[in-house]
Amino acid sequence: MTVTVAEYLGIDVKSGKSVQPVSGGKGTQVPCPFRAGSCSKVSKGNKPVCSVRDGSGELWIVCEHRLCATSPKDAPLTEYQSDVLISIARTLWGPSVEKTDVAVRREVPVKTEGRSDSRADYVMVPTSDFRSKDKTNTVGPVVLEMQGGGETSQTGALTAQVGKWEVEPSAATEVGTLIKPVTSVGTIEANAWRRQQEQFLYKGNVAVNSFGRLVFAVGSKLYDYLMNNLASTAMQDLRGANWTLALVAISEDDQKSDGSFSTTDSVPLKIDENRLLFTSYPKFVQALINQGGSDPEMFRGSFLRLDGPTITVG
DNA sequence: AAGCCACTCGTTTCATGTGA
DNA sequence: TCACATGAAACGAGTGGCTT
Repeated sequence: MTVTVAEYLGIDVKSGKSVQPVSGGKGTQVPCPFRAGSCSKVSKGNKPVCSVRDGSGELWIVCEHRLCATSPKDAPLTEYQSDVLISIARTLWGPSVEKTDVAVRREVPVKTEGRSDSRADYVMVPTSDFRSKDKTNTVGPVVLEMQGGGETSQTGALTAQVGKWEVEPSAATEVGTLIKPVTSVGTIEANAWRRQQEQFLYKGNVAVNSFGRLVFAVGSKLYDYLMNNLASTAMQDLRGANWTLALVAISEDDQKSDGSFSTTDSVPLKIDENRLLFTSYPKFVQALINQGGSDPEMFRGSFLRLDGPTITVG
């Protein structure tokens, strides 16, 4: 298992642009290229790696702010962020949607019973502009959760290699060590997905009960991971109709096509038209529950009785 | 076949940022 | 000050290949 660094502080390391190593320990403030705020990895004393590539070259976002940050609270949306959001809005509501047609709130409290509120990344609504322009569009407000990727295993090994590159005299001109594959490091889809499942079970319920819909924008590797886990269940495609849950994959766009979003030197991303799922929330929940088939043998065969002997249960 | 080792995967714990 | 979200890192178990 191997990964390579894809972006260092927002620079695509293969773009040929010079990559400036960041110096300074914990507390150092450098701007994040994707949001109006500073790089939280650098301020924590970590390496500013925004994304990596797995052995097959597929992008895996490793920074929570890379795809579309929801903080700082009072910061304006960057152009990059509004580009991401308009792309999602067009996927949901149609290609004619403009930026004046869409409004968002960030870190929106989701009322839950029996526990303190959790927060949804975004709530996205059509503005009056859009509703008067497209009276036939029946798709309303959505709760939008964003998860570009997650973490890697063996983070320390990756950190060590980036750290080695940063102090090389040639670092400012050569990305050699920086882009060297790091063996023994892998992407951990399961962790990202496990954490999302528990959230979306109640957030989805609140969204649906509030006449809204739930949208998950996920990185392509995450999308593939969860579709594999749900493969046995045929889910009908309700695009353009009465869907209440959408999965929208975001993948790399080498072609830099019209719909792609990026900052000046970052890896361009786009909505992956081949990885979209529009279904109903209850059906999706059912598909999650159905993970794992039946196994009657589980309750038959050799057992250990509590007073010692091995017995056979039939 | 048994033991050893490297590697991977998933879990747990810890730390930090953030906002209520 | 508290709780949530989530990344970092350590930990533990399973697996498969290699050697003896």
